[in-house]
Amino acid sequence: MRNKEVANKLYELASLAELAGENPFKINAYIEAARRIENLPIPIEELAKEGKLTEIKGVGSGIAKKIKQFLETGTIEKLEEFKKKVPPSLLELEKIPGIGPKAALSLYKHLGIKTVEELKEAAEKGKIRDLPGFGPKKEENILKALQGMKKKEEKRVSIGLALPLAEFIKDEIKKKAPVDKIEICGSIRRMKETIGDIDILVTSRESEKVMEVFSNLPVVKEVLVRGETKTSVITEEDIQVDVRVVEPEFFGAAIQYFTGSKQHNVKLRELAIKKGLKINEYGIFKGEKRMGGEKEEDVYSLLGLPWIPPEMREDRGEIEEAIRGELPKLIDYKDIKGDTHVHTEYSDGVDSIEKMAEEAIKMGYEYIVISDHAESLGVASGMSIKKFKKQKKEIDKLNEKFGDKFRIFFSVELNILSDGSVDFPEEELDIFDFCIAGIHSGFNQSMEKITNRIKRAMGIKKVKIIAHPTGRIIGERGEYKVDIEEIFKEAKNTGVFLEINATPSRLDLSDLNVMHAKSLYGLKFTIGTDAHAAVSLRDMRYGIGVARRGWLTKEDIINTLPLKKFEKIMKKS
DNA sequence: GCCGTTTTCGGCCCGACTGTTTTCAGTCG
Ligand SMILES: Nc1nc2c(ncn2[C@H]2C[C@H](O)[C@@H](COP(=O)(O)OP(=O)(O)OP(=O)(O)O)O2)c(=O)[nH]1
Ligand SMILES: [Mg+2]
Ligand SMILES: [Mg+2]
Ligand SMILES: [Zn+2]
Repeated sequence: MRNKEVANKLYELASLAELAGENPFKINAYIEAARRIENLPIPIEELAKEGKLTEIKGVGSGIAKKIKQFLETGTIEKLEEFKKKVPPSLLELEKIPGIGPKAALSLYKHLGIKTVEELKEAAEKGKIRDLPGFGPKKEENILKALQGMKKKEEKRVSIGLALPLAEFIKDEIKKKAPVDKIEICGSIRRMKETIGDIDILVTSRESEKVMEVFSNLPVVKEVLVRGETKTSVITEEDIQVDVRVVEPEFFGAAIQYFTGSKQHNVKLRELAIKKGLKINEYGIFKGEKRMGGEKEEDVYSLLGLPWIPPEMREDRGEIEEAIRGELPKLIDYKDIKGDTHVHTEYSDGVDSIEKMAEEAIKMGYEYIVISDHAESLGVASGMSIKKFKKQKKEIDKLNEKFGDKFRIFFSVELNILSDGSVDFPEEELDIFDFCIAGIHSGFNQSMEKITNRIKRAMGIKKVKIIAHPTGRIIGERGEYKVDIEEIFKEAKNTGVFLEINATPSRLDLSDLNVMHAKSLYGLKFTIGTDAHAAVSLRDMRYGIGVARRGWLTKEDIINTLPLKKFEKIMKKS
């Protein structure tokens, strides 16, 4: 599947076109096409072969030709032309805050600056300030940025890091400033797996005081911009935080705006125009008249749409579905009845079985699946059958104690070994209620090998769940080479469930994975936290976020089932 | 460069902040 590759090429084309001063709408068309291709569930090569490229939204004859060119020759003529016109290294300059395509080009045209090093030298010599459109302030800002190595590099962080920090900052502001309402917005509210920055909306009649408090929070390392309604800072953790303050009556329109995504907002605003309306962060207007905007729902209802859940707001077709009145009823954060992937101190977890169970009960669960590592995973204190038997005794005892109020399922996280076998022979697996299997070694094998390993494991009777099917660790390593399409097919054939691993550094399967697996194969999934400590059971929300972003309903997730039904399905042979 | 269920041409979201400017362009959200 070369979709990502093609999309990146189009993004590159867009950046260079922008630098070269192309028509902004054309640039937007490149970006829009790239975005659509990224979201595509099927390989673009196949569409190209069948001459169906223009069936992709945002791809017309011009871009289709470029895609074909790229697939056949590895590059695009137009892109090479741009590269001759403007040095691609200028894109590096755009990573400095405050420098965009216009400034980068001007630096090149007037001073011949092509690289960050050359820029630094020129700034130090005071050459920048005399350029048209530049001045002493801009020169100083460039120098400051370069000295602090401050770059707007795509340094996205895991939502597992960003969400708790956002909650902390929100509480701090709430405690110290005259706040009416305060909400976390942006990609965090949409539960995206990685977060570019933290966005917080505040309603207050005293924006000056709110900004003063926010700018002076102890976590704030530096204030980037400070205005009456918008302030941006960098925290000690080097994460940007944007705070937007509006008066209380604008809350609805403002939270709609600040939640995004950008593409969703643009689509919505275009729809408004077609209906003779205008949307901004202050409301939805007909001429001068404000028709609504106190509540978020207003913005949608005045367009004749139902409220769209934030996790769906990615312009992946949700507005069209809303127009048709066919939005799915997403799984709710309260629908989960149990956690299907949990470790204890028996292997590499830190808490006891009982402690994990008690925490699960606190969360309102009816059951939990204990799935410690099997012996081949030495680094994670993988266990022998003998040790599992001992663990079973403890679980039996606890189950007796809990009675019918709560159930601990006895499972194991088997390792899918290099040849596709697992730690124990099949007959030994009968002690478990059911088994989970996952790849923890041999990541570098060929796609065919890895795919076959997983398929073989799926053929084992007791195996009911494949853990973290793609093996990616966000920000660390990509997916191992696996034909995920094949795995989806096999899951459909065998009835084995694929996991949404809710550990924030995994989130595997991903939102797009499950969206495609459901729409193409009708698959259902389990959500498991892979918790190694009681507190990590709370990671469930990230897994549910993935499911919601993948448009899944309660019925698509097995562990929304009450205990008896869950048991019946998982123990079915 | 793409799009259209009244358009195949004329639109393509809209506003805040900064630094430059003397009325606004560029950058960013
Ligand atoms: N209408 C409109 N809204 C925008 C635009 N850019 C950003 N927004 C809104 C929607 C975004 O979700 C919100 C916050 O902007 P961010 O740049 O922080 O983006 P977001 O949080 O979605 O993603 P991120 O993870 O931070 O990269 O502001 C824009 O160009 N037009
Ligand atoms: Mg953001
Ligand atoms: Mg932001
Ligand atoms: Zn695990």
